[in-house]
Amino acid sequence: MARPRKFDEERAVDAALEAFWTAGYEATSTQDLCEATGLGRSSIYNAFKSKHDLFRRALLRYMERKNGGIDAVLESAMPAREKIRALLGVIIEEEGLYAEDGRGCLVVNTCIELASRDPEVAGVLERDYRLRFEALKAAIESGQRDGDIDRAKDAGALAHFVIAAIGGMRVSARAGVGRQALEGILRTTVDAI
Amino acid sequence: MARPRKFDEERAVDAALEAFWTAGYEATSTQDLCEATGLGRSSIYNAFKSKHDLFRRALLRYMERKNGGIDAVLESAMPAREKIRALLGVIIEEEGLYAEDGRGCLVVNTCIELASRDPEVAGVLERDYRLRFEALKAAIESGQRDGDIDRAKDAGALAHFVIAAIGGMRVSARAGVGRQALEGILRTTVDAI
DNA sequence: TTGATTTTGTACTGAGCAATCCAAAACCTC
DNA sequence: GAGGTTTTGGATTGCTCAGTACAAAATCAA
Repeated sequence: MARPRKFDEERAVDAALEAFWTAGYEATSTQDLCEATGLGRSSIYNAFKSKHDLFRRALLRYMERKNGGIDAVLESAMPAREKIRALLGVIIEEEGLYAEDGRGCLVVNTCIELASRDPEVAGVLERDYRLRFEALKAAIESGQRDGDIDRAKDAGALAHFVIAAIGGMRVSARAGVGRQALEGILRTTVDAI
Repeated sequence: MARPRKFDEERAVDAALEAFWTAGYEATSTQDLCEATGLGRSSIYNAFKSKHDLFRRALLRYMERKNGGIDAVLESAMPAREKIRALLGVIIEEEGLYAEDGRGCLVVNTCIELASRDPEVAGVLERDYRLRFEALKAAIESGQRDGDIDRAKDAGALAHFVIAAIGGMRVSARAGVGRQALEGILRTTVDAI
């Protein structure tokens, strides 16, 4: 019927994700997106409604990927406390590289950069938070049934606490806190559960 | 000798701070700064080297103000644990208003928006972190001497932990977490000390 | 009052921005 | 192939950006 598309839309979203992740939403120009994806402006605007729409797609893709990794840990056979230790450990691995390339977590970055002035993005972030919260809460409740975590504690409160600890470690890493201190935060956090 | 300045430089920095705090560095245009300060472009560029320089001044001013408040709490007569509870409580008061005006904390916002690509700002943020860390650590050590906080714990690690909790609560608030959940995070954090 | 000096308002610069337009190219069905 | 349809590249639009140029205004010392 018509001329077929020469590129894979999903690959384009992946490439755009890399660009947005590295520089943030505002600081990534449509020109940057052309270079990152290898596409012309027309192709991008033909496939996606706007820079904002492409960002939304890239953010969703990031969440999909990252939550996949989180779920893999949470659904593993480890004791609940070890699962959480592993999740926090990943943050240190990622954030410990700040001095070199360091782009942090796109979700945290977007919470700060966009959430307050972009209701659509804020909605995506809220939904993603809820997903992570429920998964973490379920893992904690499972740990409580196993006796790995104190049953008297509120699993929901602990889940919020762990998510906050992750965000806090990411912010602190950007403020220049080093690996050793991050590991101290990890230990204190796990001990609190 | 010459025509005197018609405005107070410090008031201009304060006004610029409000603008940067509300919209962030990139999203605040020099035009916005003119409107916020009530000055013409020439006056701004005559008094400050650049938008970046004005931002640095505004950021320093914000830190000065905020750290004043923190120090007031830390130097009060409360037990150490209560001091920390009070500090975290302030975050909830500030972040609880996100739905309405919500601009969060300029330091956290700047850590995420600028630290990774602006070495000068990163340096300012690191210095500020160190200041807050030392003040908090001293308060915790004092609490340990009073018997309010377990002496076996590492005061430095606890200080890093509390700062991370603050950053994490701010990020979570932006992800849509409500007041009740934030209060749960506060309780869990204080219990961990 | 004069002259040196600084501040201020206005207009401007060149660059970069997101997004659009349009015609040529590419493909599928018939 | 031909006709219909979509993709693609390149030029372009209108706008906003940070920063500058310049002359008029304001002040003070003399």
